Amino acid sequence: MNEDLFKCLSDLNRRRILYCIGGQEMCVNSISECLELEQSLVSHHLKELYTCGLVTRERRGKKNYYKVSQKQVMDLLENAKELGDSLKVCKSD
Amino acid sequence: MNEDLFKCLSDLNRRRILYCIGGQEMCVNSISECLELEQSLVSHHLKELYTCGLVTRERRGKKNYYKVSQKQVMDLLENAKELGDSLKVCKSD
DNA sequence: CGTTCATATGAAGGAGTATTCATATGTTGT
DNA sequence: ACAACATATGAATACTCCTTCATATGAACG
Repeated sequence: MNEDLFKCLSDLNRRRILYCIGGQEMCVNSISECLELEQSLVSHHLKELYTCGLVTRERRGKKNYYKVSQKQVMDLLENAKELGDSLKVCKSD
Repeated sequence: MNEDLFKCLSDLNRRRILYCIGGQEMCVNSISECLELEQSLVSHHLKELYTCGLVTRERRGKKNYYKVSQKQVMDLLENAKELGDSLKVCKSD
């Protein structure tokens, strides 16, 4: 279990999970359905995201609710996306 | 060879290379010496950075000069670093 | 043209990581 | 206490990636 931010964000499914959660609060099941990923896979990934501090967790009843820990997390994803696009465009010149 | 930005940045040596180059322009040898990494390793990494568009390359004489393609690349690294620190701090609360 | 310097490339080994499956843990309601 | 639900965990497999070594390519220069 690593804590490297970039390593954690380098996995597409983990980024999809973050995007899926976005500003809300979601339980494992919902994420799993939303992304059509196995429950246990989502759980594994959430654990890594949690270890990195990218998401927080709160138990209410049977469910575990996850949310993105800081706005800056989504900002970073957004910045990276823009940069990525910009790099692609530059290469096609 | 992948083009995923996060994957590319997830490797520590590649990030070290980017930091090493910074605002300047550097040839493979200098980077290799500066970071104490094998020439061929640096070359492999530079290739990936190049594939992702994170660095540009210019041949002058025998040497290949690399530089970071956009200021935003270093900005992203900086943002990620800050976020990483912030996440660590929050966890120790 | 052959040698030297600078870098690139390919293959191979090894380390690390994602995914799946089976099962365990924990919670609620009866 | 038991059943049903929600999630977590561990082990095993498969896959990807980093690194190294050996060698190839390309440029300058005598």
